[in-house]
Amino acid sequence: MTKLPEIPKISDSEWVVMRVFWARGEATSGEIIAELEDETDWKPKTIQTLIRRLVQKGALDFEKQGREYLYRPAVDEKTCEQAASRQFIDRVFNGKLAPFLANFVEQSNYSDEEIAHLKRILEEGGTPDGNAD
Amino acid sequence: MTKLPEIPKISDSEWVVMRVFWARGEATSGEIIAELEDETDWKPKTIQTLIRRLVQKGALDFEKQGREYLYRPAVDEKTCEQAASRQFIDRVFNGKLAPFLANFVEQSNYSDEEIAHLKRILEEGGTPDGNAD
DNA sequence: GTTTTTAGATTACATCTGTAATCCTGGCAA
DNA sequence: TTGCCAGGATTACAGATGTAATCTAAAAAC
Repeated sequence: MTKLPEIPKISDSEWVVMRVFWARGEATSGEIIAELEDETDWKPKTIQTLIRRLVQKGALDFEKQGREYLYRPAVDEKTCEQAASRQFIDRVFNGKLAPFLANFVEQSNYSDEEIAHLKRILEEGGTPDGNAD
Repeated sequence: MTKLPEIPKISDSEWVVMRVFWARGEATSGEIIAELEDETDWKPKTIQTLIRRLVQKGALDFEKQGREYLYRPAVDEKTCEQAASRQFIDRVFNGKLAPFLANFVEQSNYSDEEIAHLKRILEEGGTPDGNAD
């Protein structure tokens, strides 16, 4: 396969930014700033720095739109999530999902319905369907 | 509650070290070095630095044993794992376990038996029992 | 047109991380 | 007893990260 788009290492703060881009598909920095000033207490310049770094590391792409840029994700969301998940489970749980899951549900207090949904996910091997937490 | 042992933020490399300490209960730096030189390609001095940093951030404790120290975890393993898990799921999956799980099993190719084990974990709300991956 | 905004580029700056090497000192080997 | 070795302390040093401020040029507002 001719496919090595290189999954960039996205930092904590950068994840917050990327999730907005993935949700929107594309956006100007102004739009991202508007959205993130609600959910975070970052200054606009901080958000612009994060965007610029994401461009540098190849996670975002952009195209000139007049005097500003229209940015869009340059890497696939699911691919990044899977890479991050794998790394996390490796790091903290020695690669094993079971201890993670036991730990997490123990601290989470899910309803029967949510548990049922999670079980369905396991049965279906990852096919998304209903929604629960 | 009079309980704020402060969960220290443990870095990637430091997790590797902490897992050895948690598995052993206590150890000298020499023992840790011996064990980690097998699994990693870190130099002894690197491992000592990681141990020292873990002491500084309150993740390890120590007691003089003659001319060297006997170190032991100062924070609870499960507590750290849960904190790290929560932070990870928040960061990457917006706090939702379901998408993480769907994603992870999709990329993992578990056997029916392993899936059954994971389902049992969900049913039992996190009680550990058999072993699978 | 001139001024004001503001997006992007450049610069800042402390802390954390990864990855050690060097220095110092007390035991242990000879 | 004396040199050597190994733990711990100190120092190193570049790159990543969090969190911005300043500079510059062009567009928007008047």
